[in-house]
Amino acid sequence: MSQHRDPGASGHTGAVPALPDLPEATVARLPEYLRALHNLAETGNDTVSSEALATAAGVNSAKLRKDLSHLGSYGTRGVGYDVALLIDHIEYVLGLTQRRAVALVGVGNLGHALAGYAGFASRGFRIAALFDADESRVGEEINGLVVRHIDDLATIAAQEAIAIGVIATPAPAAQSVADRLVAVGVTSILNFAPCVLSVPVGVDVRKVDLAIELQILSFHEHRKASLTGIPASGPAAGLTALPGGLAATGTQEAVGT
Amino acid sequence: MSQHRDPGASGHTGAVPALPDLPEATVARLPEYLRALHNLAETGNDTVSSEALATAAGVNSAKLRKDLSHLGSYGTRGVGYDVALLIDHIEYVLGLTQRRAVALVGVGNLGHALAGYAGFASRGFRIAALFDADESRVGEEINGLVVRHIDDLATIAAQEAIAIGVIATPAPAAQSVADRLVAVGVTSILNFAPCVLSVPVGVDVRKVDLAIELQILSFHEHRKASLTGIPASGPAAGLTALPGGLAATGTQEAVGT
DNA sequence: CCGTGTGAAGCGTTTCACAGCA
DNA sequence: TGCTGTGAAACGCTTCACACGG
Repeated sequence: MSQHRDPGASGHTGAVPALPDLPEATVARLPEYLRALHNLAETGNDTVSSEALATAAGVNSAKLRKDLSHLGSYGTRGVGYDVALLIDHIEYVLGLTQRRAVALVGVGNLGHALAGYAGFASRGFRIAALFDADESRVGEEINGLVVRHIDDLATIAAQEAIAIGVIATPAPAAQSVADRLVAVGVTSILNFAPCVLSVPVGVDVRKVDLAIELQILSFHEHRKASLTGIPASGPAAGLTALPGGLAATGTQEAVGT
Repeated sequence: MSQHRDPGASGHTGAVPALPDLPEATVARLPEYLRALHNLAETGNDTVSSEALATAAGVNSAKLRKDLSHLGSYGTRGVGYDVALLIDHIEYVLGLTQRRAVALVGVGNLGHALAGYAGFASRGFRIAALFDADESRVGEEINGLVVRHIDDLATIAAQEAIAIGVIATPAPAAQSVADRLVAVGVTSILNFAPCVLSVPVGVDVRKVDLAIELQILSFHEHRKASLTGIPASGPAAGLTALPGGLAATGTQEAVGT
């Protein structure tokens, strides 16, 4: 029996849904499960075992079951999970039943690409406004949206009910942009600028730094190289000839905290 | 080359620059320390305390000291760390003393932006080749590099000594691209496609999924909303106005594993 | 009988508190 | 005296192993 929450999203007040406060590690994996579930649904599966879903999401099945159990999950022993039901439930928990409005600040090289990224729209978000501080960029139309000047942020934010701000400016401008976003009520920020942001408590910041990702890979390259320098007893040293067929999934680290 | 005692690491063969095998969490933070140190160096500091560096990198000082101690670090009690020395040391550990060649596959929306991203070049990497499967894109010049067909991967990889592959293709193409990269000897992959890659052991994959980052933020938005009781609120509701000037750093989660 | 759900053990990371050294 | 370096405690996450229910 598992009537726990109603994914109705009718958003009535009263007894506010006790959103379980999930372990951060679990939260970071739910979106991956969701993506895998959508794939399964598209290929006509209506139930899935923890084993199969775990494989599709790149984790082991014990971890997946523990994660889902935190949501008071809907599985059937001996059978598996109902795909459609689980999708609804995870989307509810992640707050994806409402399509949140995203403001993107900085339409330079990277920002331009983000503005055109279809994955945002297809996975629960709506890019509602684009901003830049550079007058020469203001007015430009990208993907059906006109770039506004950052000074118009307050006005637009109120109109569009911006829930999330994305910062894609150069590092020196990022803190100031963050301050402005916070000032207009934004409490979630995704930061692509290579710098640390200072924000009030209650505001969540996630950072994506592309160069850092490469540097982490570089470390492992460096280490692998220094190990193959020691011949003798290395297990599968140099990883030369691997089994031709489907190889096991190696080190696959995913972003998240 | 820096002479350093490696703590903990069992020195198999004595003379090899035995890289201490650092905790993954530490590895993921080193690049952030490095960035902060470069900023400090530029502003004329030649030493820095763990407290100051920690603040600049967005962590607490105990964590920073523990991280640096894993490298058998060079600090002076009562004084702090020598900025230039620490930069050299971290760059060495991360394997940034050689400028690694990166191959970027997929020059669509996102790939195009990555190809033009200055941060790669300025932080230790060289984009050495661009690839795409779409004939109509082959030949295009981006940032001084000509887009090659993916079938030329083997040839170019040998010429350029590609160390890292970046996948910026649509999801359905990603696994096949990963297989090709592995086939030509690439053992580090940064994957921007929203899918799980299967690779042989010994190959490192890091994944960056922009929609997932937003979905994680969405969860926290959802939860904050459910906690503040109800609805609403426009700007800055429930946000404690913080002490005038600099606000405390709130939840700042950084990408990494 | 099979696969979920879960207590409990195991492990890695963070935090604390202070010894040790310039 | 001030700040680094580090054992040890605390914490959270992962993995194991199996009871339980369809």
